[in-house]
This record gives sequence, structure tokens and C-alpha cells, in this order.
Amino acid sequence: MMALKLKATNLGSMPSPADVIFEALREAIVEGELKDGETLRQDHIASLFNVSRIPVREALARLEEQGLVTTQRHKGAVVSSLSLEEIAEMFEFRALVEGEVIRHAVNVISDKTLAEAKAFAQAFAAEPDSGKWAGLNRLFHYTLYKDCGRPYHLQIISKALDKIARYLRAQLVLTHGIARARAEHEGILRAAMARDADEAAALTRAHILGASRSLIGFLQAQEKK
Amino acid sequence: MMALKLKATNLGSMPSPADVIFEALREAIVEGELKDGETLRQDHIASLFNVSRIPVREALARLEEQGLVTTQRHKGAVVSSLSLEEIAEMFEFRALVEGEVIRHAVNVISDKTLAEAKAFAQAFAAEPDSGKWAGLNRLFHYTLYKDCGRPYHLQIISKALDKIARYLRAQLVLTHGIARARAEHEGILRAAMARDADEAAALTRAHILGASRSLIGFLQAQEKK
DNA sequence: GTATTGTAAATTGGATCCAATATCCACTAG
DNA sequence: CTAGTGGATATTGGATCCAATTTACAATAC
Repeated sequence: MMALKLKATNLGSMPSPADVIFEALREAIVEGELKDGETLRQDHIASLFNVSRIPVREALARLEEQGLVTTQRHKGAVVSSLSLEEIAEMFEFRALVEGEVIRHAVNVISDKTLAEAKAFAQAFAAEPDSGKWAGLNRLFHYTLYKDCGRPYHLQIISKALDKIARYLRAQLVLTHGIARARAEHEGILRAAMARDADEAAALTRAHILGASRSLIGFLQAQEKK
Repeated sequence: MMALKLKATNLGSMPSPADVIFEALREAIVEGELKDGETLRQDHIASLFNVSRIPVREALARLEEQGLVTTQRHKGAVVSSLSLEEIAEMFEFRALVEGEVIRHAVNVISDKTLAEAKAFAQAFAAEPDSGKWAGLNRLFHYTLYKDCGRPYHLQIISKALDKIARYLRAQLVLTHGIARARAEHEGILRAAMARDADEAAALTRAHILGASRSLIGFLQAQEKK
């Protein structure tokens, strides 16, 4: 073996075109750029990325497995939409898992991570551009969770968030959720800094379930119109 | 519109070849017929099902998204294997979610469903063929959960089970888990019939975490050899 | 005018073909 | 004999081509 040192990037794990397309579509759905029920034409996507339809189809298959799109044989893929009941259930699920995760995290959380979380909370509170709220909100929470040593839990939370992020956005922007979120983030952060795991878990649960009630109420009112 | 009534099977939602292959591979992995680390050759699978590699690749993409196989660019797909830590985490996760689900289920469970669960518990206890234990075990628990009105939770549980079913099998068959499982099932069933949601949840959690300890101990001993 | 049939265009899903990469093994140099 | 090179083989990933199905719409019948 030669002794020459060079920073070798592992070509074998470079993202394939299919990966790139998957990520782009996922992002677009999560960010709400592709609306509920919108149909995704393989040809169109393929020409956007200058590839054939093959990698597009692979990306769509993976998105369907995640529940972000729904496919009907020979009819194509549409962005999945969730009913009110389904949205409510997702929030319940998040409250359960995120509550558990933050409890474990707070018991072992480092000062460095706490500082990061604090920075995100402040950035969130100070951000004037409503388009960036959802992202900062997610970063804040994720930072508080990430030391929990439970990668599978984190992955599941992330996938659940992907499915409802579009709706959450509405909750923050359209229901004045931002003001309450600021206050509740402060509380969660304080509990975490005090290493009070049960309090952090309880506040996180309440935070999620509160957002759920607010969003569901908003969507119900919306529906009646 | 004509009045003729006939039981119309919706052709549009018939399983595609890709669906069939996905299910078959999933089943084979879950049942342990395909071992950890075994590589899956696209050509081989394609000829087994008499199709080209295209639907096989779609199935593999979906399996990878589920975490049942791992792909490396240009090297192909292998059946994912879980470390001891990962297995332990999956059990923790199951205890959390299944505990929650059975609590909600027991509050609304029908007598009919209880009777079904009882039948599965008895079938499980009486089954001499160890190859069928895992399936009956899963049916018993699923039956107790299914009235909970939370389809997303059930789906997540199902996917989590898929990832560890191979290992669970070993726990039941090789560690005398079957005897304890019989007794614990009885307890869970009794709590459910008494509509004692908290007790059913606590017993379910204990059941899962007990199986986890037993399995992890077994695998650790195995590893040292 | 409305409902129904038939046909053309659009779209998906699969097969085949081709290029890029990895793996294996024989060969060579030292 | 060993390390290393080069090329044959196997395998994957993507492009192109083709068949099957859906959709839109024009033509026809009533």
C-alpha cells in the first residue's frame, strides 16, 4: 500500500441521479412547492433533470414507499394529501415519540448542543421572513433531540415531519402560531438547560398537541368555506 | 349508466409485477429465508419471476427505502443487517408505540375482536410447528391493536416488526421464549378483556422489553463464540 | 341536445440495448 | 514466490424502444 495521503472522496457512495431526483422531489413536496393532489409527470421531471424516465421512476417508487406520493397503475403519481383525521394522528404520533426522545436526550445533552439549540431558538424568534420559520423551527427541535442516541427514532420523526410539514407551515404562518411557538420554545429550552427531562418531555408534548389543535381548528374553518 | 350488477375487480389497483416482486422479497427477508448480508442479484430475481430487471429494480428501490436492503452504487443490494444496538433500539421503539396503541385499542375494542385475539393466543400456545410461532404471535398482537383507530401507528409498528422479525424468530425458538410468551399473552389478553387499558399497556411494554433482553443476551452469547 | 361509441394523443410500465463500474484471475516483473 | 498490472467477465444504472392503458374528443345514433 502506498503511503501517499490524499483526501479521497468515496465515489461509490456519491448520489446517483435517482437520489438527486428523489431528494429534489421530496424537498419540493415538503416545502409545499408541489401542492396536494398535484400530478407528477415522469416525462416532465425527466426533462427537467436531463435524464430518461428510468431514474425518475425509481425516485417516484421511493417517494410512494414514504407515503409522500400516491400512484395508480397507468395513471401516474400525485402528491398525497392527508385528511384531517390523518393529520391529527400524525401529531399524536409525534407527541408520543418526540416526548420520549427529548427525555433521553436531555439526560445526556452536551453544553455545545444546548448552545446550538439556543441559537436556533433565537434565530427563529428573530426571523422576519415567514418562509424560513418552518425550517428554523425544525432545526431547533432536532438539535434538542439529536444527542438521544436513538437514530431510528430520529429517522421516524423526520419521516413523520416530512408528511405534515406542508400543513405545519400553514399553522405557523396563518394562525399566529409563531408567537406561541416562541414562548413554548423558551420553556422547552429552559427545561433542557436545567436537565429536567420530564419537564422537557411534557412541554414538548404540549407544544406539539397545541400546534395540532390550532392547525386542525384552522383547517376545519377553512373546509367549511 | 347500466344497472347490471357484477362484482367488478378494480383492474387499476391490481398489483403490478413490481408489487409482486416487492412483496415476495419483503416476505423472504422478514421470514429469514434471505439471510443477513446476502446479496440480491437483479438478473437472478428477474429470471425467477420471468420479467426484465426493470420491475426488480423498482422493488429493490422500495425495499431500500424501508431499510430492508442496503445498496451500494454498482455493487448491488444486500439484505440489511442490524447491530445489537439497533435491534435494542427497535424493541424500545416498539414498546413505546405498541404500549400506546393497545391502550387506545382496549378502550374501544369489540367483543368480536377479543374473541379473535383469544383464538390466536390459543393457536399460538398449541402450535407445535416452531416455524409458525412468529406469524401467530404477530397476529395475536395485531388483533389486539387493530381497533385503535390509528392506522399510521399500526403501519409504523408493522414496518418496525418487519425489520426485526428475523431476530425475533430466534428469540422465540432458541431461547425458550415461547413458554414465557404464552404466559404473558394470557396476561395481556386478560387485561384487555377486563378493559383495563393501562394494565394492558404496561404488560405489553414489559412483554416486548423482556423479549428484547432475552434476545440481546442470546445474541451477545452467540457473538462471543 | 344528450348519450354512446370509436379513435387519436398522451402517458405509463416493461423489455432490450448500451455504457460505466466492479470483480476476478491470469500474467509479468522483481 | 509475491506484489502488482491488465484485461476478461459479471453486474449495475441509464437510454431508448415498444406495448398496454388511460384520457380527450370527435363522430354517430337516438
